[in-house]
Amino acid sequence: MVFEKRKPKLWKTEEDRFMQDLIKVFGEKRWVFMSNKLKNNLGIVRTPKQCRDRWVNYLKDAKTDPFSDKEIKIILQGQGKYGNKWSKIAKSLPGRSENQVKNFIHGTIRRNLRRFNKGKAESEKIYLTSLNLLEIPEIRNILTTSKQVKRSVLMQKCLSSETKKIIQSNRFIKVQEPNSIEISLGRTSQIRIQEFEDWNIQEFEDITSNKYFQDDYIVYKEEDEILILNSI
DNA sequence: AACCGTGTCAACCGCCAGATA
DNA sequence: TTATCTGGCGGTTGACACGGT
Repeated sequence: MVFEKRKPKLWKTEEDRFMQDLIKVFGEKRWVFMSNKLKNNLGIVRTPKQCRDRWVNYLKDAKTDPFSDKEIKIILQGQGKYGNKWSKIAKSLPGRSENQVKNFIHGTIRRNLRRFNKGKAESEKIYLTSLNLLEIPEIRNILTTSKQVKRSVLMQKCLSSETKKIIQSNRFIKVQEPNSIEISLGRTSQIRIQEFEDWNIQEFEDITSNKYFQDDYIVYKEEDEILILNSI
């Protein structure tokens, strides 16, 4: 598999100011127009999509201080109520963008996953196959733990056998035939799985070990089924 | 001081639905 | 009716700062 590295191109103050001025006059819907103006007036190439992203994710809502306890509560309640509807949750937080809300949740989950998994045996670890896992109260409790809680607290926690059963049953991705993979997990996995199209599934059938690492994934082979997990 | 792991954030990307030609 | 365009949205990634060892 060959993935091209993408290189983020940071926005300059000059670009931001130019776009803010344009939006004041023409409103925040004409992204093709904005893109053309940037190119013609400043000689900078930004796609309409990039212009919109910059405005929506950064310029529109300018609050950059850390989330307050109250805001964190609103985000977590919102996630529980609406799921991963970040734009909807962000609407309840004046001055905050959907990107900020999304980054906060992903950062929190990532941090807690690492802390919880640290030093645990494979069978005890949580692998985030989908944010749907947050629907399991015990997992939700662990993965939304506040930053202030010491890492040792999470490291000492263990999952109940009931929860372990639930998440293990969710891990399976069944291989029907060489080029057809059926997934019953969340949207994330369905997208990511397309990256496996180039993989030679037969290759996994031949492996002697039942565990195999590739890029950010861990692949297990269990009888006639293959398990693919994100190894975040 | 150097290295490494972790956390944060801006930017990029792909999919989808609605609008428009 | 169909194809293409555009904007909205959510997931992912890369760069960088920071703290611990």
